Amino acid sequence: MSNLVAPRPEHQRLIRKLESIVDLGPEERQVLAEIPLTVRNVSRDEVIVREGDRPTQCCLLVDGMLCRYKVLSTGARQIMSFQVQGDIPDLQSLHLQTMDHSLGAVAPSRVAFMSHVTVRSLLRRYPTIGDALWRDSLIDAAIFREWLTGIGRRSSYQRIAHLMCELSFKLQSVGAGGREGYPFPITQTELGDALGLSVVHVNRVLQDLRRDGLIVLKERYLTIPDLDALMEAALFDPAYLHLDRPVLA
Amino acid sequence: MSNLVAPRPEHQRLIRKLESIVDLGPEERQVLAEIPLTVRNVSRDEVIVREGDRPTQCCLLVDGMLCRYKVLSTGARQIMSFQVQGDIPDLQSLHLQTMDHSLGAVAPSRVAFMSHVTVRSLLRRYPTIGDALWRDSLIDAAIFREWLTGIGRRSSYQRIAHLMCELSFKLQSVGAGGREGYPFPITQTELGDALGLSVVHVNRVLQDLRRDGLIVLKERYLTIPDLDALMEAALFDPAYLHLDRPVLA
DNA sequence: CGCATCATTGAACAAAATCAAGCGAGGTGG
DNA sequence: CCACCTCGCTTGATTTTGTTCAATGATGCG
Repeated sequence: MSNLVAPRPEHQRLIRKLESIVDLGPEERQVLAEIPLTVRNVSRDEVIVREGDRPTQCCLLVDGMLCRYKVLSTGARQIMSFQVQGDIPDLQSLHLQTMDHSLGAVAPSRVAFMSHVTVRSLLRRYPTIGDALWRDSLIDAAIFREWLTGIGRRSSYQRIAHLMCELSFKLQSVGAGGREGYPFPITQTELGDALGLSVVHVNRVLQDLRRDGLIVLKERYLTIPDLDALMEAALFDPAYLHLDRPVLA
Repeated sequence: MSNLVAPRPEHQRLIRKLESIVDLGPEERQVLAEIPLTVRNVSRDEVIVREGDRPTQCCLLVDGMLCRYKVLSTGARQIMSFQVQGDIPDLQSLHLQTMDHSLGAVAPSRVAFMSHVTVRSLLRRYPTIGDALWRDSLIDAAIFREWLTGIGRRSSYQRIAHLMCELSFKLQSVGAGGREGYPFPITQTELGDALGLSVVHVNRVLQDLRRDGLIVLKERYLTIPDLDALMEAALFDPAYLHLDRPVLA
């Protein structure tokens, strides 16, 4: 049996994340605490994985913020997710050889890589961890569905408010605060690329949100004076994040 | 050993689908051919699973067409996918207790239900089948990402053309033809709800597509005179469907 | 200091929604 | 059997939403 040293921060992030999804036993926690991780710092706008790549490892976000995006042949960019600490944005590369989108840093970040080989052997030996990861990728898909709904059918005002609520809940679920506000490195251009809006329009809607007292956004920090009010404005219902625990099979 | 009778059509659909994703061994094929299925016919517009439900079984589409959708509190509907034969649209219910969207029939359809218990025991005993299903749910997510990109950044003309290309490829991948055209039960209202457009606008864009000779759409049947031309108009690249085979782990 | 990035503003324009109405096919009840 | 009703499709007119173009601050950094 290995020494029960306190897991390093990057392992802590991983464990915390998986515990937000399923219940882990002590042995599983221990194994996760010892998984080989290669840690790296990335600067803002750095691309971590590129569309077309065939990764042999998965990327765990330890700190900072990442986003996934596609660039169309027209030059237009669509951001399809923002990732927070604990997220494994390219988990799908475990089963899908070729990246159909890119992964980049929206803020200076710290990421940790786990090789596919390691992860695969892990989830063969510990089915609970396998279930957690599968479940996580399904929640990922649920978030895409919600974004789809937002871009398709919500007003730009609701869309922006909705995104802010979502990030608040995601941060809360991994115990990183976020109820009263959180660091918000996303530029207005990026908001537009995520929500299918032009920068100009994003700017104007942000001003509306400020005017209505729903948000305070300055110096890369978002303050939410009243989350319930913001949720109401956004028609935000966190059900799609599936924060409830799964039933045991 | 059980008799090697030819699998019934509904089992055939399932096997064909999984074989479009991974390579199956004879034993796996045999097990799949014997999985207990409860077959049911559903009529158009019938709801099969409702948002908020907690299913205990998964739904395999044998024939027809289904769609997944959400209805917002404003009454607006967003369709987030169309399913073709072989698809298992609520596979995610295996790991996510509560449905975050509904599943309904866009055409009179034939569906087969497999209990979660059965599926879970199957994928414990046959990891390849488990991998196939996980991979399928990841491709599902990849399609959401592509839709997201479409609604966010593609013109309405491209969006409609793109959807038509996607269905063509999905049908081809399970050996159901579709290159020159296919049954197209989707109404213009539904197209609008899927692509974030109004019916009126869908109607006008369809006329543009017809005028440009890219499609012939009448009597619920879509004819594609030149798929390559349509793909070009849609800026369609099938990479996101991940039709290539996975590397063996 | 000079350059780059981000935020902001105004004005003109375009895309698509909304409103309103009519048409035709299929299904149904009297 | 046919009048009637509904649903899906189509068209025109109008309005809204959001884009594009253009320019100006503000901030930060080498």
